[in-house]
Amino acid sequence: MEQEQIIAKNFIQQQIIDDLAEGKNGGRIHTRFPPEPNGYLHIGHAKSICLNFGTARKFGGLTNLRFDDTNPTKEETEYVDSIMEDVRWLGFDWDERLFYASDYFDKLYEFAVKLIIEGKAYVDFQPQEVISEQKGVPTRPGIDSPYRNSLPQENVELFAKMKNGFYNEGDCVLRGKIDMSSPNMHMRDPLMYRILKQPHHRTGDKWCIYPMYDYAHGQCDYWEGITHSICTLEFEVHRPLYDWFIDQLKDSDYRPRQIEFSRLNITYTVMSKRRLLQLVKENYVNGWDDPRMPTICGLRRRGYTPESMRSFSDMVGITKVDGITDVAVLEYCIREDLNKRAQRVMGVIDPIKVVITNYPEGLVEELDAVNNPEDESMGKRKVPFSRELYLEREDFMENPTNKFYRLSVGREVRLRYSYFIKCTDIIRNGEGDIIELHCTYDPETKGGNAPDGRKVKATLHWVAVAQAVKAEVRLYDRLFTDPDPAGHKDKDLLEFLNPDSLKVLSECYIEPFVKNGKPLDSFQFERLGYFNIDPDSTSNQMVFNRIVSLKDGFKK
RNA sequence: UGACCCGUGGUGUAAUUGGCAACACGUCUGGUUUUGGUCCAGAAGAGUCCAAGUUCGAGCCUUGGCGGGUCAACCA
Repeated sequence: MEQEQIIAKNFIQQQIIDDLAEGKNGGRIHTRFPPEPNGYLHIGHAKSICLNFGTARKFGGLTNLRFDDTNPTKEETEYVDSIMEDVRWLGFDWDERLFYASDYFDKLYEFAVKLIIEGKAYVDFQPQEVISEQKGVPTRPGIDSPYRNSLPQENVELFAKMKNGFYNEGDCVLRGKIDMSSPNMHMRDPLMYRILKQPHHRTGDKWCIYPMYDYAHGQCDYWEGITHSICTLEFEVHRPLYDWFIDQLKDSDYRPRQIEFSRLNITYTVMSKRRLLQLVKENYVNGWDDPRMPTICGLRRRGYTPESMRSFSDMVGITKVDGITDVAVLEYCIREDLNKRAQRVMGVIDPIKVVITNYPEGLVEELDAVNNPEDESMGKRKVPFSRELYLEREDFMENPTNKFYRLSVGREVRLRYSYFIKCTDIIRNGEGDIIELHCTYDPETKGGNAPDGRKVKATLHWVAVAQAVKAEVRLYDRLFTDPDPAGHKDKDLLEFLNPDSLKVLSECYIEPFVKNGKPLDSFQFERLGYFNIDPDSTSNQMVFNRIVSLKDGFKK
């Protein structure tokens, strides 16, 4: 297939097509996904994963997984493991191309020495506040450090002493010698190395100086042969510095190129590691994998599938526009996926007991039910029916409004896959609350159709009392009540926390079929929504999460 | 009040070299239906931030505004 015939889906792909047309980098396409292992991945990372792996795949290129582990104070192996799990779960593979920025510590050191010798870097012994002060502000140029013009030979020795642990944290740093009057703050003699006497999760105590992001990232890209280094918009102003280091390093026509796109935002949630960490640490949620979290592990536990996350990623697209995507798009993606694949089952989450007074006591019929009307190959199952049932409390209304066409006294409805029933009596307790309904059934309507052709307006789900599995069901709502909780400069996002984001229903009854399920298996509870089995589930206490409700066309 | 980036229906994105602003989500109708789901048919909703300019013709090009974002961590 000719490259020219590939249609760009976004500006990055267009850029790649142009680069290919110009014959850049020998026609290679190589991307990388470079997380810092300092937390769990969220759906914004999923977008980046899909972008990097998906784009490379489209153009016959490769993608590396690289852990950007240049700050030992924040990074842990636990995070490395979870990130690899999440990338694989999403359906992508880096094959043998697993790298760490720490793999390059030696080369980065050598390159720094070279820059020092060339008079392009120097050791600065001023305190942090002074360096910061000298950098100035964006609207005014900075001033030179007194160490700026010290001799390269001295600096080589000083840098070696830094490396050998002669100095303490904060005593000195290595800075690039670029342009103290640049309008771009990142070019005002940026820090390349700082002293951190901290063990590193991979290099242990071999190093006590660590490269800064800006000094490490482009070089790692270069050494890995990355052609397109895709990152988010906030790195845009870093690009001149990225290019500056590459200019000092490159020795051929090959050069990696940084391209920025806008990060993902979704309504009614937050998408920054810092804020997510706060929610976890301060116990507003139950951990990183709380089903309300936009983390990949949270969404996975919630019941989102890799397919749904990938199609979501496709739908939101790639641009440089700062926006906020309606969470309804995400919900659409999981409904669309599960509608095709989810096993149907009946479950009553807010039960009211119903007695079919003219149905024989002790009789249990096994009725046929379709497993998935969207997929005949999924076959059928048997559902037990008997005299005592649970129905959804919401499906009965004592004084029905004219838009309500479910059950009420004197009205006939169909019980899915079984019989037509008619409500005859309401049973109340001492306080007058409705505790039970009495109905009669029409034996002629077995299977759900009346021989005389009469119709009913509603079909309700139900379960048989004796055979039902009692379960806990957790209902989730959006974490915040504001569409853009982090978007108010004057208000803290905690003010918008939704107090009802989790509702636990402990007395729910599900048809026995679900007993065969394993954690994370998902079902459609007919008429209610999609649910999956939570890992908290045990053999005597099943626990379900509501992934998402069904679209509800009922207008009250 | 420095530099850089971004402004297209409610939301997210499209629109070969300038050529009738398209798609998806959402919303609303109607049809089908043993899930008020799915599916099918249809509708409303922007004239592309504003203003000038170039042009037969501008969402695309030019200039100037306006609005939003990013940058002044020994974080990434």
